[in-house]
Amino acid sequence: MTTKTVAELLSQDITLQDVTVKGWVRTFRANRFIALNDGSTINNIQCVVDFENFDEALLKRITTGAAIHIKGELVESQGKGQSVEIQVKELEILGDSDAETYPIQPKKHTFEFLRENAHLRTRTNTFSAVMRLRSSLSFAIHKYFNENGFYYMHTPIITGSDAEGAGEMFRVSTLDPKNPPLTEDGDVNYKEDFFGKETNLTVSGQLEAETFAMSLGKVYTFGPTFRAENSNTSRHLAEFWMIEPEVAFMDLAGNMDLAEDFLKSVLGYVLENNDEDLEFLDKRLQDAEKSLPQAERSPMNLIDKIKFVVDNNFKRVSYTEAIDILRNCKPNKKKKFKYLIEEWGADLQSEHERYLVEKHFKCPVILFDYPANIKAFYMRLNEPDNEGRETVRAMDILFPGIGEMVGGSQREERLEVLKEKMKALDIPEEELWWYLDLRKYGTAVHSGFGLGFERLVMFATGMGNIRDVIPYPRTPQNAEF
RNA sequence: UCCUCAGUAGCUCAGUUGGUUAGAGCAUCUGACUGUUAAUCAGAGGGUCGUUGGUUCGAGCCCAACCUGAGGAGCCA
Repeated sequence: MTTKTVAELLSQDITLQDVTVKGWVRTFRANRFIALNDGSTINNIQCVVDFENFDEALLKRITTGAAIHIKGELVESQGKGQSVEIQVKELEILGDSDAETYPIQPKKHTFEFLRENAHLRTRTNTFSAVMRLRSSLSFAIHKYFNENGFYYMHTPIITGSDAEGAGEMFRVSTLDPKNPPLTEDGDVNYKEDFFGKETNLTVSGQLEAETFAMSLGKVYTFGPTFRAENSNTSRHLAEFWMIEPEVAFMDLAGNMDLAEDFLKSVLGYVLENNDEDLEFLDKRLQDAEKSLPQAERSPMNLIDKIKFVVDNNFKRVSYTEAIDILRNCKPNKKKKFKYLIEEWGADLQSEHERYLVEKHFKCPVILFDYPANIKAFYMRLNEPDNEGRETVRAMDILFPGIGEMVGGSQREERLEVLKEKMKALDIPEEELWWYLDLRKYGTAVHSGFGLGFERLVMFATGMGNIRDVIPYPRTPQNAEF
């Protein structure tokens, strides 16, 4: 008799057959009912023990968290909470769980407490559902790109260029920190380091992805990236996973189409394939919001919110239009914004993005054509407008509650323009000689975007803190596990 | 990094203008009960009040510094 998963047993309609199942005890009620979970589904299977027929010492060992092996008969349940249950014939304790010290009690815990017990938090309904959704979303991402003719590219994690311009980096070195070799000037001599130069953990695979786009056409990366920023927010991690497609011969409009289609596709996938987990998370969120004042509750529940994104077009607004809307909006005129919008050229703050997405448009918004001087060097420069203002072909996709979900651009393909930009920003050409080569030999229009995977998981699960959608979060002052 | 709030039993929290022996629910343990659904009933054990220093006859409570966490901001994905 092969062992079946709880998911298999619950999906089967065949009762009155002998089954065997292994899992962890969630609760043991009335010395008779074991709620057993093995991670295959959010649902538990109820295992009924006739305690009269079992040794009392054995029953004492059926504690929350214990791993057990059950053989019995799958029968229709006499109780109300479930349709089938297992009438237990044999019961073996595979691994005891000391009830006095096991931290996961059958009660509500705060997410902060569970974060400190991250190695056990996936024994809870919420975190097992979140991690199953995370897995499912990962698969949906690969599926989408695979079905659309993209190649999956592995960009290096250790990088020799520090000109990616996306934030502070973690240094990678094998030098003795107490006694590093020095140059004549007294600086650390990285020529003696493992790679013979300064190296860091990557902050983005984009530049390398561009090299593959300019040969393989359509590529994407999906891997870990690292930022040594001292960011202490519910939306930032020092180690996070990023998805970065890069496509040759595609302009900014095509880039927006791709990003929108991609998001709708992967969210549509989990709606179809993770309905039970989503329903659980939906209920969890509604319960959690019951304690909030009416004004702070979400206008839509989780599943409706995901459906809304899948079914509706994202609103596309140029930076210039957005500034007009913001300049004339109530909070700006009544000086409710912390940073008032006065001039074209101002960078948009979180409060402005939130207003546009959550108050004005009430749907995902794609902002494009940003002022050139607030964006990265590699973005394609537009012709100046009739007022002489310079913009670049950048786009950000803003989601309600999450903020920036996607950041992308058409890349500058003109060698001379790119060189000028780098010069203005003091980026040495020697550093990115290979990147410039792409513009020297067979240059072409190309575009791509970056999407923080954990932000997507947050949106799809309704979790409010990014530390709760990654197995072992790395944040300033925290690298436990 | 900045602003605000918090840290009291294993967990979630209460603790009055500073005053004797710091409380509750859940969890745990013991017993009872046994078709339960966060089972129920009775009883018991469980505390260096984040750390260090200070004020005071006396500090969980007041002051200072530090540590940790949360929310928001900045940076960004």
